[in-house]
Amino acid sequence: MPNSLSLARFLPYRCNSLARKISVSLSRIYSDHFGLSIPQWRVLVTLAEYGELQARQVTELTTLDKVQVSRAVAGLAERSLLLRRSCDRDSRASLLRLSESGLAMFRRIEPEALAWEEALLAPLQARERDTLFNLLDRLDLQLQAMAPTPDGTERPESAA
Amino acid sequence: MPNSLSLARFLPYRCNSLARKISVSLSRIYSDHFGLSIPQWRVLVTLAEYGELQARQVTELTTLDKVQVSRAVAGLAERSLLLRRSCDRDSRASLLRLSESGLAMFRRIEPEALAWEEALLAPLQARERDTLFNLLDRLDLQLQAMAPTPDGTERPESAA
DNA sequence: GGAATTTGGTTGCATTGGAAACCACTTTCC
DNA sequence: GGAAAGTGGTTTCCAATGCAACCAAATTCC
Repeated sequence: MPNSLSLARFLPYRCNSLARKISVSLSRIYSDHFGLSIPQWRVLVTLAEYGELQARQVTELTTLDKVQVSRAVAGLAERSLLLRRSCDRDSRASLLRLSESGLAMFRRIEPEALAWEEALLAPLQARERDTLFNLLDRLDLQLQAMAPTPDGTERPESAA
Repeated sequence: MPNSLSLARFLPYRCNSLARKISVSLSRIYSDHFGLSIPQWRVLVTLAEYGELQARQVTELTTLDKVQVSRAVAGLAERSLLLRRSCDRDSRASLLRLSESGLAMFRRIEPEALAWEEALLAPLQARERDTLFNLLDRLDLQLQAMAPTPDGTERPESAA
């Protein structure tokens, strides 16, 4: 009996290779033209959207771990694209927000990034785009349900 | 005006973070239990599916570059999971195939990997699964159409 | 109030991963 | 036939990444 596992029809592989190609292609915008790494780009977008945040909140919003955020923030601060000020309710933390130049950079990249996304989605009708996002959401959710809990016990089934 | 670019609704981000989570979760099978890296895993699957191939063909089938394939092959050969024999039509190349033990390892991982995939796709109906793969295919295709040609000229539009 | 634990964030170290140089062979073109 | 260009594959070097240890402050628990 031949394999039923074929890489080309194996979802993890398909997702990964697609995501990789997307990243490479998109990074031509923010990396080649603006010298941002992926983590830096995500931090930039997130702060542009939310204003002022703690690093901890940034990690939650970007699916980056705290090391990546720390380094991305350091890199952006180095270039004065981002400002830190101390957080008075917790002196360990600092509050992060974009500087004027950081915001300016975001505003220059944003339309290019959106245009790129639009070009990618061009072959899909509006309904299909919704379907795509819906499917991605549900896979995310299922993945979360499948994840082992830290203590090894299974979480209760969600209501059917 | 607020941003229209929100990370949470930005396809590149969504794809990347989903793919990442999928990889991490799945790698518990082939990495933790069998000590394979992602490239090694892909090479294993590909050779299990196609039999004997040149490294060059493996790169095409796995979306890995030749360096990754070279290293993955070296690692598998080290553990005697894979055999090389010289290719008589081109003495630079060698032909790669799995050893008995490599094939045996694949046969042990395969059902686990398929079961994992099935668990991930469980919330989706058959029709939805088809839709998902169809959408991924079309995005792949569009990405290819968007890619700049090496010489900088644009390729002709495909027939509308 | 103070030891013990947790949390926010950074740093050091070892590994991974990619780009480019490289080697050996093969093909092309005169 | 031989120089030049191209191809299959490996190695080298450097940047990115991840993990674990770490520091400092805050919280918990007696």
